[in-house]
Amino acid sequence: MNYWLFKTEPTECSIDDFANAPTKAIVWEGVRNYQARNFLRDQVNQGDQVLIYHSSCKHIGVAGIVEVVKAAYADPSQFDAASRYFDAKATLEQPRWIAVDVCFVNKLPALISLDKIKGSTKLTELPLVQKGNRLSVMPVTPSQWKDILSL
DNA sequence: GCCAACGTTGGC
DNA sequence: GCCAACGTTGGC
Repeated sequence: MNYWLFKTEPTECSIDDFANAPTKAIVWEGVRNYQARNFLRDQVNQGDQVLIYHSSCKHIGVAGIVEVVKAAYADPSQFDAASRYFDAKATLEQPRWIAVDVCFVNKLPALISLDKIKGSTKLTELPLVQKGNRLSVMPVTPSQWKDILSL
């Protein structure tokens, strides 16, 4: 089993959206970065655990945990002309983008802020805190997972 | 809203 | 395949 961190803008999809529908599989779509897509396609498996990270908002940080309930499949939004994620160059035969389904596990009692994560000497290797990193799907090692949650 | 850093596009 | 121009990300 692998660990991941997914970024999201809470106005778009927040941990509360999961908490309000705890048994519902939610489509994680709209990833439009090749490196992030490759993780989704090649390494994100059913059963993997995912930290939900709130970005571009007032309270930035890790807000909760979800679990992958369905592994890689073609992101439906790339075919939807009405979607902001529509991609005219994607075809059913040759989809470009990948989605997974995730389901609520828990909401953390308190947000683990980016400041705290940055302040941890154990987490300097985490892509999130590395300079210029813009990955919206990134791997988390088992020890990083433990260290983040212990904050 | 600013802006640094990065990714993507497209002409050559 | 280079690289300038442009677009996006995301913290501040």
